[in-house]
Amino acid sequence: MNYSIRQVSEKTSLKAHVLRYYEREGLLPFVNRSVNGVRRYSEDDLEWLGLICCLKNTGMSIKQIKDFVELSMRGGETLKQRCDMLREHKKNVEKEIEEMQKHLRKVSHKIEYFTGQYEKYLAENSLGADALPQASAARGR
Amino acid sequence: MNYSIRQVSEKTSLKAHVLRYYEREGLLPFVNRSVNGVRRYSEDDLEWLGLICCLKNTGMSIKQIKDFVELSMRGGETLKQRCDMLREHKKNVEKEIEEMQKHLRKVSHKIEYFTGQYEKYLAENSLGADALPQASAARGR
DNA sequence: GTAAACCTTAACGTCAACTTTAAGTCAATA
DNA sequence: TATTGACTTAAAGTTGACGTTAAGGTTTAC
Repeated sequence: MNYSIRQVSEKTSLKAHVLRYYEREGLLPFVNRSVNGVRRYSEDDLEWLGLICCLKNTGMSIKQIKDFVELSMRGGETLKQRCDMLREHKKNVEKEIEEMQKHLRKVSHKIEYFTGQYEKYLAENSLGADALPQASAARGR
Repeated sequence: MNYSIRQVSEKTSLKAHVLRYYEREGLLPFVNRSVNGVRRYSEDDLEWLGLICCLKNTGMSIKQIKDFVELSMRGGETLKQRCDMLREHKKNVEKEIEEMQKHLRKVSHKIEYFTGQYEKYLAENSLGADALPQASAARGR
């Protein structure tokens, strides 16, 4: 059983031209063709694409994925290197997530601050409607 | 007390040309200049820049930050809108982090799989060193 | 048998977020 | 006084990851 580029596009939600682009960039160097040069994707290809999407979705660049693919093409002797690469990638993503969460806490503080400012603004405007805000208040700081 | 672009660059770890770029894009529409047109950043500007970095670090685009800044310039009447915007942003980032963690679990599975493949490879090569890997094994699948 | 609906490649376009370059102003120093 | 170094602007270049278009080949429905 094999699939046309359209079918793979639907399965993976990657546009056909993106699949061709990935192939050109060396991410899929083993897709078979029919006599007329039409791409025919195997089940194996789909699984492989799954791993590629996995790496893409966690922010690995096309170039890095290409390096990974090239290692894979060299066979079992590169298995350790590939494991290391994935573990390194995982570590980086985890660190990135932690950073993100740290920054998000700061955003949360800002939200609290702005919410307080807003309540203050409401109180001021219900007490004295003609009170003009100061320059710094106008900026919402 | 105020700061030169170089000092701000050092404080924020944003390159001087990035600070100028942000200003051009409308992220800092209130930086004062000396008689000679040299930028002089105030403490307030630094704090403002802190918020901008906060939003940038959580993945908000320059354009969105600009929208936020424009709201801020319009004063207290936009405080609610700004609160909503920040809360929405926070929600999006939290969702993004969850997605990331989901994808990362898939990467973890792949690592386990590859680690298993590697152990298998080691066992095979210590038992019969002249055993050639099959095509699928060569790809590391 | 011909038009629609597929597929192919090559090459050029786009977008965000910088980055670099070129050309100039100004203050301090050798 | 001359030059060094930090600043200024406008404009062009870069990068990554696509997206779009042009020009054409093949298969299928009518």
